[in-house]
Amino acid sequence: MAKSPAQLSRPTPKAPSAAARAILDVAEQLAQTRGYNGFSYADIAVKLGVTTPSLHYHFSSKADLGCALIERYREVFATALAAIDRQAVTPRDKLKQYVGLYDSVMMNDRMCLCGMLAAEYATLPASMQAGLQAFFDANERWLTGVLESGIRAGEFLIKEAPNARARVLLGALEGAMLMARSYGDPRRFQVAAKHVLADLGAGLAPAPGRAPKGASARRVSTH
Amino acid sequence: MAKSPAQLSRPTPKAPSAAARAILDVAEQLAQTRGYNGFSYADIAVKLGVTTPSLHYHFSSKADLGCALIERYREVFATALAAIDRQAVTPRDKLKQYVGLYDSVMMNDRMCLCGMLAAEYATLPASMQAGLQAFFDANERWLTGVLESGIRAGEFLIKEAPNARARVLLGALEGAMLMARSYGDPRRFQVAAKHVLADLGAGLAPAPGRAPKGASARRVSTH
DNA sequence: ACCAGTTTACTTACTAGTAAGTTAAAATCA
DNA sequence: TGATTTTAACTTACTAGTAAGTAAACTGGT
Repeated sequence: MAKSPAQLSRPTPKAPSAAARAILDVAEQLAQTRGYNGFSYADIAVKLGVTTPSLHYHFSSKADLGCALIERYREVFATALAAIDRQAVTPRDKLKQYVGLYDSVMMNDRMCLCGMLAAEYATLPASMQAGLQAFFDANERWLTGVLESGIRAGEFLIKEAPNARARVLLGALEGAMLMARSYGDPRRFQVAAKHVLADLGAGLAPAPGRAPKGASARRVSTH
Repeated sequence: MAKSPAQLSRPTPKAPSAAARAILDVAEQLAQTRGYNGFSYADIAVKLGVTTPSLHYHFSSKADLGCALIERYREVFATALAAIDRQAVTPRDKLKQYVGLYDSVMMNDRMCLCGMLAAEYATLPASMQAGLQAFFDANERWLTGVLESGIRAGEFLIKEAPNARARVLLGALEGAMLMARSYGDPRRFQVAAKHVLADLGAGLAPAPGRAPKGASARRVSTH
């Protein structure tokens, strides 16, 4: 009955097995709807029809699971942003598809994982706090780049620094999701997002006059 | 995930005693920094140097306490908005003071109570969910009114309906708080808020040309 | 002697996490 | 090849700690 003083916790293998992926899927859904403090290992176990120690086998601590959650979310997002960079023609199209990313999250009755965790920031393990900032930083950098090229192309008309505008944009989208969820109405997000994007270009309307060639391009459309 | 044993709870007296107010103060601080699921009766009791059953005497359940928290927050906010309506001259001044309200919350290292609770929405008791929406509705109504009179005065230049813009505004401010807190930097909020306000009037700069008489009025200052 | 406000002492339920044993399949070897 | 050893992926059974909430006894003021 003695307890091992330095139990070397399994470092949670880099390549996630199918079981680990299933756990992450359920945990992600719970975290995005209820928050990190709003679910337990028991909740995940029940949904998967397994026991909680089985979860501990794959993710030795909840902090461990939380970090993996953020990590994967960030990777998926990075991949999506790279896809947008490849597909979309104009900066405005890129932003529209970026908003589409969030919109599909909303349509799944979820909140952005990191927006959710941001609210719980003060209660999170340090390792998760760091991951959160990394996610936001990556988004901010990508948005800043899109805004800069949009300004150069004469597509956007903003007064402040692109970097500052990127932060406003990100915050406004996260906030819009937060509010929309409190009313159980994803359309609130869609409307808000439309206006937030419109603020970027008093210069040009969505698809009018001297819009470039492939103007009103394809949508992301995940609903 | 808790359960509800349907115990007939004491209705929690309408007129809050000094003790009840002290409990609300501590609970509010905890809720605004850690969230509703991020604190317990024990946390409050320790901070006040009393025992948890003493808290139950004043607020028979945590849901009860949560409702009282929202209720009081809404009242304080309503009073502050009425004060702004009395003090501020122009709609733009009103909005600046409105932002000042949030700013003082930020400077106290807190998040807006209802923004915080909005993230936890799915885990909240129904009574609290209703209170939350009432808070947001009240803010939306007030903002809509200010925007409408600002438009009439030629101070704001917005394309969408004032009501829709009010929602965008509220969401953007809540989101900006959320993000700023993840970086432990209230200035992020201040900068974002400035830009969000600037979006309302490409028409007029902060205090230039034909600005009315008592332009840059007094602040609210709650810190 | 009453009573608001409090305490002590407790219950029930859930939390993350651990220890040790089980099974099925893959890897290793004679 | 077949026997055996490993190992991944669990399970059952438990720990220590914390959650909200309750009952009943106590305390000080009027």
